[in-house]
Amino acid sequence: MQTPDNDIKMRILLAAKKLFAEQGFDGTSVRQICEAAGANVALVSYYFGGKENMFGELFQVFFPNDLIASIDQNMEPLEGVKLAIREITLFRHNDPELIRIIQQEIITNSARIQKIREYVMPMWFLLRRWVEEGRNQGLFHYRSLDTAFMSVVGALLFHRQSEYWRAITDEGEGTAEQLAEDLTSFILGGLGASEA
Amino acid sequence: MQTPDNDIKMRILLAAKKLFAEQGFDGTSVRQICEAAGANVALVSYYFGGKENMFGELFQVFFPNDLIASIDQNMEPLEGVKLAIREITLFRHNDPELIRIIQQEIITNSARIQKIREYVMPMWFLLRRWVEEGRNQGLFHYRSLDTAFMSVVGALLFHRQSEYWRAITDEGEGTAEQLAEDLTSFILGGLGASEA
DNA sequence: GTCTATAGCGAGATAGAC
DNA sequence: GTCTATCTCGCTATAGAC
Repeated sequence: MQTPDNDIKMRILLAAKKLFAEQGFDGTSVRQICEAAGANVALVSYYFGGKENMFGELFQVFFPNDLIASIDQNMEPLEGVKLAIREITLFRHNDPELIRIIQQEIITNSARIQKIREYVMPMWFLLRRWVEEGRNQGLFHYRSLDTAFMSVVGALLFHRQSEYWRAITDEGEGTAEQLAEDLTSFILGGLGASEA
Repeated sequence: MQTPDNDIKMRILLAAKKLFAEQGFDGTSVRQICEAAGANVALVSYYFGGKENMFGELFQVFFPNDLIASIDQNMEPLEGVKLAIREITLFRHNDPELIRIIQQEIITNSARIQKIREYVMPMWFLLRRWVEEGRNQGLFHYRSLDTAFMSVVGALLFHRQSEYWRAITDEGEGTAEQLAEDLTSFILGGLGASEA
């Protein structure tokens, strides 16, 4: 593996990530990706065996699989929730594109959903268990676990990454640390966390 | 206008709404829509003048434009936020498809984004102003308006409408009223609402 | 490894018959 | 209004030259 700029395979993956995030999988053609990457169309077949497989490779390469695998499953609920908020926020700050792709695939019932499940679901399971155990321990106060969990995920994933929100937001993104802090405050409030 | 079942134009729109929600605009072909609607492909051109225009018509017909226009702009912030949560939740409960379409178009920078803006943005402006004024009045407590607002929107829009979440939710949807109540509780908590 | 050329298909749109 | 037939285009994928 060479440096990203010299490695054509990596250049294709980076272009694909960018364009899938902006236009969706179906809205992006292999030709368009290769043009952006300065690569020949035939290389997608050569390196990945087609558009679908290239999509899967994005998660193999860019999703923080090691990080998730290394998380201590027995962490205290409050610490766990805070960790998840922080890690997801930092990850999005460094690589907003992958999160946008994940959102798109979740919202549609795409043919790629199985790939998304494979990589992303472990994180959701962890987060959900922390949200649940936090209530069991009397730390959080909410009625429906499903609704609480989905609201947390919504608040975490949905951000002003698209042009759409430009007309209605005015602060700029701020630092990732600040964002994580603000989100932690919102989500813990939403979960009815006992005052710290 | 006849009853939906007999009105071919309406049958096409209903099929389009369903399929766009499940597969995205680019992932759905006009042929597929017409097959689902039991209509001839040529009718999309005849009635709407093409696929893009048909998309716009969806919002003309199904988006609650009158409801939004009728909202009292000078409502108190707390009441306004509660109203928005309730109306959006009830709307999604009755017609989850349109919300899914809106999410998809927002997340990608699609060519349809201008249409989405035109119909949906007025609601966001109202909601954002209520969130802002609530803080001005000392009712809400958060640091960043942008982050608070986006978190509210995320919690409102992002729900288990897709297959993806089946493996990790177990309560079933419940009534719309219950859902609205739970969401209100989460969001007001997130906004740091003074205890009622 | 990288290219050109092309196969093969399915897309959106519409002319024109009924 | 609704249909069939067809146009034209762009898509993914790949065979085969280099």
